[in-house]
Amino acid sequence: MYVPTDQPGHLAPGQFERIAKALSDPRRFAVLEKIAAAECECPYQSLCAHFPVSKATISHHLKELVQAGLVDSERDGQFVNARVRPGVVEAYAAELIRRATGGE
Amino acid sequence: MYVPTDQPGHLAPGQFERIAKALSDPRRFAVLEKIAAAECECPYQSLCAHFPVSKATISHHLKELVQAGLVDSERDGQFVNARVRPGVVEAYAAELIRRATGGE
DNA sequence: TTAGTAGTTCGACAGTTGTATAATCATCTG
DNA sequence: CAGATGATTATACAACTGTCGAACTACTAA
Repeated sequence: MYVPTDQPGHLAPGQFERIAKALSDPRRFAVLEKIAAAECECPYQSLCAHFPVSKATISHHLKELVQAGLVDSERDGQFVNARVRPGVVEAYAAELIRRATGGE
Repeated sequence: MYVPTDQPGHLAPGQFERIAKALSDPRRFAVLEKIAAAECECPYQSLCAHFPVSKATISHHLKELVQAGLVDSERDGQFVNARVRPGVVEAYAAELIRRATGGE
């Protein structure tokens, strides 16, 4: 699975569109927010416990977030932990302002 | 048509989700970018001329951008001009960083 | 008022997407 | 190994959405 690198301040080609898509679904954004709210790591199971959707749906959303580069997902034995990549969020926000305000 | 107010740094309830949706379609974002690239005002006609889609589609995208509060649309006789609201873009970016990075 | 241009709204359709269930893979433990 | 638990993938489907052509509204000019 392709995951863009975390070069600070720079997004890979096509990543900007991918992030915008990933952020557009309210539930998926809520998942991202929940991951961000966790200190350091967020277990997959706590996500499943927190949202009234199936495990498969959480897994799907997590995959989208990872593919967009917004989240890092790491296996720890049986378990999976997720972590936000703040640099990517900030790079997206910066590029959004630059492109959507005419670069003022 | 409801259009959120432009209180600097603050988004109306539900506006965050609406903006995320509005930004998620590549074509619609390209329209926003084109409006932003124009100096001061962007005529509706130049949007129609610039994108290989029908007038109806441009009108639809413009409506979504206006409803999200990202763009201001103003009639000038027969014509319509669009203008980006930079404060809204910046407020969205700021709230995105705050909510998606745990408020670090 | 009539004709013409600019822009919006309507109705429909194809493609996308969030969701669930079931099957599968991965990992741990006895 | 077998069994159990955690997570992903496969398949299917209902809902949503970007798009268009056509009908309609808004404005201008003759």
